Amino acid sequence: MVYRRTHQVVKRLAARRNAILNAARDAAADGGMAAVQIAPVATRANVAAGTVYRYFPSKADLISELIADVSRAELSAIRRAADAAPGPSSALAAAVTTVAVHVVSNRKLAWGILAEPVDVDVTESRMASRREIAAEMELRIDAAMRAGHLPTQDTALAATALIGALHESLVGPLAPADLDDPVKLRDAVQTITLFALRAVGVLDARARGLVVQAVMPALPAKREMSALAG
Amino acid sequence: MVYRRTHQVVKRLAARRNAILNAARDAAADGGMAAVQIAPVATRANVAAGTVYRYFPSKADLISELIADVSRAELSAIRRAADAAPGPSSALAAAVTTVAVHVVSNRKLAWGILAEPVDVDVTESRMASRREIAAEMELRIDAAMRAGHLPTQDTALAATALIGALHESLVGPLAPADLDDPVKLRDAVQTITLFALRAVGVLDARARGLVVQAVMPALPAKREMSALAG
DNA sequence: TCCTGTTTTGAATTGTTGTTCAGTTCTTTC
DNA sequence: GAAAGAACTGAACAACAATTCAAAACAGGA
Repeated sequence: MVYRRTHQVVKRLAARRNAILNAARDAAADGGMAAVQIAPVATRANVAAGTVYRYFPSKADLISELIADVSRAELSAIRRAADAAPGPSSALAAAVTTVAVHVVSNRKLAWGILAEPVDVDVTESRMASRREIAAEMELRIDAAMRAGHLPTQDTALAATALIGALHESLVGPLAPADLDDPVKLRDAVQTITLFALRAVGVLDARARGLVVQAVMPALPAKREMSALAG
Repeated sequence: MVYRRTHQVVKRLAARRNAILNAARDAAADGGMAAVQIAPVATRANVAAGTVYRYFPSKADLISELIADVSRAELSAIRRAADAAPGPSSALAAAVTTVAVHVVSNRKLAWGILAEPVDVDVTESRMASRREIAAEMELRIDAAMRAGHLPTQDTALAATALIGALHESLVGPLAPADLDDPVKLRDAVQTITLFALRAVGVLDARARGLVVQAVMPALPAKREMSALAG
């Protein structure tokens, strides 16, 4: 064997794989999942179509990894926000707000990851993604419930319903169209967080306070909003 | 012109059109939207593939009409249930319960109509469908709000979020798998109705009462459940 | 430099379904 | 029963994008 993968090559391969995934993500953020086609993604990543297949067995695998990637980031953001909160109710509020801010900040990508029709089967990976996020939410609901801040309830169903409410109202086809305006975005995030907290049984008065605490740190200052939206 | 459409023929044409639509609906209820392909649908309707195109310009139109049809039925069921309720809060509870019962009773079809990926563009008709149902929900929320039973809120966002919560928790990929069991189904409907009412700001104690009132008449007796599920 | 094995290329292939259309069958009227 | 028009048939077509693969370019070691 006169050829061995040197460290340099390994790094280049990893970088290329990453470039392809990023190209896929950019394509999805730009034009939705419909725009994630092998040829265009390859072009974006500066490789030929065939090369994509040396890194991903099929388009389904590519998109599945894309979904997993985005979900991973989402999940860690939720955990970070919730863990930083002073108590279980605050943590729940922070988790909800985090999801809300994330999805409104990149609606096209979120819609693509969550629900947009794709020509290959990505049910598995979408389910896994949803399941992870739902599990985290459930954990937070459960914690608040055990702390006596919420009435006894089916936490699994509640978590799923919460996520559905967030997605449908913020990235679904009926979502308000004016969420690019930071003020409207802030209002929407507040409204939906309040809605979510009430839904699991936080009393309205208390919920309003939690919303203020959760939304303030979650939303960056105005000047940063546009960067975040891009 | 030695040929004119006689009444009999008009009726036969209408019947055939209907047969095709029904075949499409059956296919969707059986195997989801993926199963709604021209050739299989034609077979189910006892016509040739080409014939479908004498009734529907394209597959997109066929599916759009299917969606519109199902939504129409859904909407009128919601109105009927809500109008029969004694007051605005009860009406809202009835509306929520109606949606819940309908979607769990035929999950595959509901999923197909609402969110399952389709290879043709049916965004418009799905949006229209969602919009109509959301508008009706909004109306009911608004009525309860004006009656002083709910806190002031963004009714449009609340309506959308409610629908999202219902769909995701009952027909989404994370929906509980055991909803064929009538008892579990009843529990799920109760839970989600309670969740929804709390979300818009009905106090927990009052909400529980409304749930009982709404769920009792909405769910048929046990012996009828299986028929309803088919 | 040359040999060996790896990676890349991109044009050709493949597979899948919606859609078309020339020929056939059916309906109505005289 | 024959003519005229409408409706139906189903095999052929078209379009589109994922996937393949033979040839070319490249990287490592002697």
